[in-house]
Amino acid sequence: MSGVIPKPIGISCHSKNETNEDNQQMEIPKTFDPKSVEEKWYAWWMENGFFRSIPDDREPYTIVIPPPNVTGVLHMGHMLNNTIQDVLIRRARMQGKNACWVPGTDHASIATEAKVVALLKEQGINKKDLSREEFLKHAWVWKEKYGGIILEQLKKLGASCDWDRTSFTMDEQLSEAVLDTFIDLHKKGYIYRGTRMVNWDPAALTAVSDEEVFMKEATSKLYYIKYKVEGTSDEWITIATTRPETILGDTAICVHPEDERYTKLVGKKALVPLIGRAVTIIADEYVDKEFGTGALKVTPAHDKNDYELGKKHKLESIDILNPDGTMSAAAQLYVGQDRFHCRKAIVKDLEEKGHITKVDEIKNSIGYSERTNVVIEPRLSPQWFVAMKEFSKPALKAVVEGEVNLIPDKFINTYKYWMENVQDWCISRQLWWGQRIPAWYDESGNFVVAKTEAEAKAEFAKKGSTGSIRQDEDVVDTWFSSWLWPITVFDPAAIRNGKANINADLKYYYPTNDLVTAPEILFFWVARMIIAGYEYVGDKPFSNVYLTGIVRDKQGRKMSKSLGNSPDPLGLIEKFGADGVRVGMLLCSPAGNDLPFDESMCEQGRNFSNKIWNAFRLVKGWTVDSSAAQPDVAKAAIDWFDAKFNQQLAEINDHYTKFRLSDALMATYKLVWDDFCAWYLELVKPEFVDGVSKPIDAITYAASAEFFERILKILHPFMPFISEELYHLLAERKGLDAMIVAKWPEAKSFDAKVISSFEMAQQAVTTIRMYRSQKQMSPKEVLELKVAGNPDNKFFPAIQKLANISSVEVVKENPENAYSFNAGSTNFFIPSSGSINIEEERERLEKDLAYNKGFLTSVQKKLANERFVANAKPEVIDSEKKKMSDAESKIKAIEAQLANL
RNA sequence: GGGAGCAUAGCUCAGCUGGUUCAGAGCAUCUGCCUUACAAGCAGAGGGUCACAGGUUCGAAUCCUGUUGCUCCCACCA
Repeated sequence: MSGVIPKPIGISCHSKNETNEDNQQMEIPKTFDPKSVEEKWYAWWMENGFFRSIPDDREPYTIVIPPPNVTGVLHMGHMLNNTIQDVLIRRARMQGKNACWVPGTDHASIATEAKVVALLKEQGINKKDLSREEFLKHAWVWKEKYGGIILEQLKKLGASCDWDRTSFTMDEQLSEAVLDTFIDLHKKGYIYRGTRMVNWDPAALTAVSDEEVFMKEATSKLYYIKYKVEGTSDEWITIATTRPETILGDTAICVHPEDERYTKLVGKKALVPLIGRAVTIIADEYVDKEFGTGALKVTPAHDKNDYELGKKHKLESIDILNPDGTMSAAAQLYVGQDRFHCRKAIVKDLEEKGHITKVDEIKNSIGYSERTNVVIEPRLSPQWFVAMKEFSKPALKAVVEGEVNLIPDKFINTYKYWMENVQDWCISRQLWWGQRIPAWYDESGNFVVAKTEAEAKAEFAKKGSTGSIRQDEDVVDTWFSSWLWPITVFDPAAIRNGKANINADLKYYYPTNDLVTAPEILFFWVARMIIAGYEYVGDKPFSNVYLTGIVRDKQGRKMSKSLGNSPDPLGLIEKFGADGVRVGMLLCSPAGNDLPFDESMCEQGRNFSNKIWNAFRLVKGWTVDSSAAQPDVAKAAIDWFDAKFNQQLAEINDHYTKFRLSDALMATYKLVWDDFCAWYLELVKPEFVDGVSKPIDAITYAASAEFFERILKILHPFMPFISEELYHLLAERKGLDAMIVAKWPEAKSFDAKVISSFEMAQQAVTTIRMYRSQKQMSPKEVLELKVAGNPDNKFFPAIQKLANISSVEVVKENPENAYSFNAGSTNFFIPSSGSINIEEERERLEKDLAYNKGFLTSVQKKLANERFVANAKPEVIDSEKKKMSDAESKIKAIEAQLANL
């Protein structure tokens, strides 16, 4: 622990009472340099344990990170996702909550195993030549060496995770929890073993879940192949298929029962070309009479629908493929050839023998493995499943009833649909990297589920089986471990100890508050976490799920490594600063919307950092004169900004509550850039006389510094580094007084009249500036200003200062020969030294008059409409009445001006 | 094939349960400024029949129906 606050870089730190030296401006660089600042503060936050969370009596605020693949490197999606989490966690921390953000990585069995296999191959080692133990040793070495780079990268972004809690889904304890879960669910009857048609990845040699298969549109050849009807000399039945090699596994031909073309053939047999196997011609309504020839070949071992047909008609199933996608002995021909080679070969042979009658081109979709990008093969194999139908019900209910909120809520529909049609979950994977399935087989193939070999033996012994036993070779699906993540990161023993005995951490942090993740994994991760949460803790794992969009390039393509269209996130941080990149990403990305990313967004963020930096340079350059009187303009400015700040803060808070982070950021941005910098600072800025800044009075200085501090606080969740740096540059801080734990400002009540009154002044200033620019007058040229009637004069000094007005004079009579305009409902006049163009003025005023008269008639018409008055709400009618009286007075004013010309 | 969602300035998006000082913001564009915090800036300005066609209503960007276009999810006719 070091309580020493790092020294600000590049500038000397003056206390506010110190006199300004002429060259001080020179000491502060003109632009903000993020790099050194970022390293310095991140290290300091770490050293002093600001990210650390331990249960105490504060309200917890918890986020568990969606664990990135341990093999992963930071990409733009992670940047967006983790920036959002950091914004939420930092604000919660400032609100005085015990903020806990748990980081970690996922072992990602298929992805990681593929990487390790590839690396071993480079070293000339073939996985097949290794034992399981040897392979795993290599894998762990790899993991220790290269894994988790991504977490280091997150630090560069400013992620304020509690790194002491870093978890890995294959940590010993977390793995044990996976086994506990498997055993428990098996005991409860949810987990079963069965032979099913699964998505087989012939490259990774494993089953993958439906979610890991992506479909690609393709143009395929549809081959028409004729089969001879058995016992005839020249009667044929023609089928159509895109996969001619699978005819070797045919066990039937199926036609529609009402298809007259084929009724007489049903029940007869046809001969599979080349091999001459006789298969029965059956009838089933599943067949589409219109497609192809209306006759379908049935290959139960290699097609999901055929498999179902096979079950229904009790057909034999012939598996003609080896696990690696080559033809098996059962195919009889082409044995050992790859499936795609075989396809070419068999087409050639069929053509030669005259079996191909036609070839069409059709569009269809083909499933590819998300992991290895090879064509998925439907394959029959024994696998482990979780029965989902009953099990998932609480998770459906939780979302539908709003126990768990999806943000944006448009995803509820999709979620509901999926959960209502949920399929059993195939959880076994034919891999080594992962939690090995705790099932054991005896010599006759019976199995028991048990945590250890000894327990398994004991189980078998009870059944009277005493021979040698072996453990299932497979591991569980990665999601079968990550669905426990919100539980096991806090209490890995929760599953075996049971709901009643969960530890203090889990009790304190669970349910977590918000989960920030991508919609793609809503089903296979989010939904399953909810299921596990209710099953094992009896409560939801989180209250809100913030779904981010996909980061795309300018052309709307998904950013991917293969396209090479993803900018290097660390390069962006290098170029624009972490704060700049964070702001850039968040400015235009409401929840659930895709983010078409462009570097210019980060540029805007960088510019914003710079703006804040320069505001600081201004304030820091002021010399305080404690004997100076506070000017009226400064006093008014302080009143206004205080009101404005509170008004905007309430809005910002509201945006946060609704998870509208880009809106919260935009409101913050405008408050800082427009209200604070462009208006407030300009108003209180001391005058320059003879090239030297006059000193500022103590009251105004103190107020400005305090405002600056408030500004920094609301900036901090978005821009942690610059806000921490300036917090320390603005004043000397002692001990662990830091921005990261500063108190989030309270939104106090404010006087709305001050704000509207200042709006009048702003309007006046803008109009006068426009007047100057139209007259091609220099801003330096001083003008006079007259005001008619009995105006609100609180902000006249403000107008005077910002519009370069020598004096604002209140007059009874409208002055002649003057440019006149309205701001609010006040009439202003700029007396003209020369002659004004009367025609031009008249035209301008008449246009204004016409608009207001038109507006008035429309309001009057509405108010005269009986049905409007009868049907509209009273407040609507009141506001219409107010509009009418406002318009009337405006019209009167313009008319007076016109009369004056 | 089934379902969901979207369509508002050049771009990215606000616009809550219908009410013309709501047609808005940021960026980009244009004009004028190197004004001692900031040219990564300052001061101004222009830009949209709210996809199209109907309908409900005193009143529609906002509700309903249809059309067109786009996106996503689910299924997969071999």
